[in-house]
Amino acid sequence: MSTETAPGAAREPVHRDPDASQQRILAAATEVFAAQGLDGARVHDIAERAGINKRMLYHYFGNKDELFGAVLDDVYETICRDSAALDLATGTPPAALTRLVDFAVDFYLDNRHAITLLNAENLHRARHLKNSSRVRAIHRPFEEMIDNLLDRGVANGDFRRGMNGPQIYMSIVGLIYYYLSNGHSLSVFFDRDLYEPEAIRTWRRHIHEVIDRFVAADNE
Amino acid sequence: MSTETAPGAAREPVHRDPDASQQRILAAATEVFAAQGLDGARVHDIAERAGINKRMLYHYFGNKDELFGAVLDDVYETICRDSAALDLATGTPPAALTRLVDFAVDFYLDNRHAITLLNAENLHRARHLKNSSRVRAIHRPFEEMIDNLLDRGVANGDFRRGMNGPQIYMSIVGLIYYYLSNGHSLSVFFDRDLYEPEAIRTWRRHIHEVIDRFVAADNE
DNA sequence: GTCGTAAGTAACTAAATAGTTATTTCAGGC
DNA sequence: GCCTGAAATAACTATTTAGTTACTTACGAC
Repeated sequence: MSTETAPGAAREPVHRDPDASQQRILAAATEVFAAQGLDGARVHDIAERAGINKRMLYHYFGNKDELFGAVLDDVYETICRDSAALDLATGTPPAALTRLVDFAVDFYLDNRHAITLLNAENLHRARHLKNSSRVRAIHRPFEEMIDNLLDRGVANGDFRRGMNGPQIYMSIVGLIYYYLSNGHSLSVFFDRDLYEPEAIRTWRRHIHEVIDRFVAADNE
Repeated sequence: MSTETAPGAAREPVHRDPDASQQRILAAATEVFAAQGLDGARVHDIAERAGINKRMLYHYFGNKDELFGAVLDDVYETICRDSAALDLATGTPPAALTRLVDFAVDFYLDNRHAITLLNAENLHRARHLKNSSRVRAIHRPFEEMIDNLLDRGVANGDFRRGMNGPQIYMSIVGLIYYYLSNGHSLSVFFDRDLYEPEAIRTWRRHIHEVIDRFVAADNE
C-alpha cells in the first residue's frame, strides 16, 4: 500500500486521494486517541480533524476499535523503524550504551503521543497488540542487539556480568516513560514543573548516571 | 465524618446507613474507574456494583467527575498514610533504603488499582489533583524523610554525595510503576508473562540492585 | 406519636455517540 | 463518450449514558 502523495503529483488533483485520506484519518486518530484515550476519543472529532466524512473512516478502518489498533500498529512501526536505525555494535560499549539511553529519551520526548497510546492499550490489557502480528517479529533483533552490547562490554572489562537485555531496556525506558507519563501528577506532588526543559535535561543526566552505575564493572 | 459501621451496631439496622453507602459507592467507583478509566467507566455500573440506587451517587458525590476526584483523593490518602508509617530514620542507611524500595514495590503490588487511576488522572493532566488541597501538604515530610536518609548515608560514608530525595523516589517508583503499568504490552513484546510471581521477584531484586549501585559511595 | 429531614427508589429525559442508509461524484479502462 | 467501481457526502437511527424529577420510606428529636 503506497503512502506517497499521488501518481501525477504536479497540480494537486484535490478530489479522490484514498491514500492521503487514510493517512489523514490515521494522523487525526493518533492525535485524538493520544489526547483523550480510547474511550474518551470521539469518532466525530477524529473525522472532523482529518477533514473527511465520518463514513470514510468506517470505510477504511472498520470501526473505532480497529482504527485504534491501526494507530497502535503505526506507533510500533515507528518504534521499530527508529530502533533498527540504532547502531550499538560500533564504538566502545559505554559509548554505545550512552547512545541507547539518549535514543530512548529522545524517542519518547519526540513521540509523546506514544506514551498515552500505550497507556490506553495497557488499560485494555494489550488486547490490540496481542492480535498484531508485527510486534513479536520486531522484538527479537532488538533484544539481541542489547544482549550483544552487554556481551561486548563484559568481554571488554567495562561491564560486569549477570545482566540481560530486557532488564536494561526496561530500566532505561521505565525511567523516562514514568517521568513523562506521570509528570503531571508528579509536578503537583513535588510542586515544580517537570516538563520544563531544564528539568528534563537534569532527568536525562540522572538516567545516564543510573544506567552507567548499574552496568559498571565492580573493579573500577 | 465518621466511617464506622453505625451507632447501635448490634443487629444490623439494614436500612439507612449513609456512611456505609458512601463507602460502598467509593469502593465500587475505585474498582470500575481502575478497570475502565474515567471515560470508560459507566456510572450505572458503579451504582450496580455498589448495590445502591444511582441517584444516591449523585446525592453524595455530585457527578461522575467529582466522584473520580473523591476516588483519587482516597488513593492519595492511602499512599500518604502508608508512607507515614515508614521509618527511614533507624537502622543503617543501606538497610533503610532497602526498606524504602520494598515499601514502594509492595505498595504498587498491593494497590494495583492506584496505577490505572493515576494513569487516568495523568491522561487528564492531573486536573483533579491540582484542585486537591491534601496532596501538597503531604509531600513535604515525605521528601524530607528521604533527604534525611541520604544525608545520614553520606555522613556515614555509605552513600555518595550529590543526590536528592525526589530523584531517588522517582527512580524507585518509576521502575516498579512502569513494569506493572506496561506489563501487558511488555509481556507481548518480550513474549513471557511479566506478572507471574517469579518474574516479579526477579524485577524486585533488579530494582534493589539498580538503586543500591546508584547510591553507593565510589570508594567501596 | 408525630413531624421534619435525610435516605432511598423508580421511572424518566435530553444529549451524545457509534455506526448506517441512500445517494452522488469522480477517474480511468475500453 | 460511456460505463463501472471506488471515493465521497449528507442525513439519519438506534442506543447508550450522564444526570433529573417526583415520589416514598425510615430515623430520631421532641
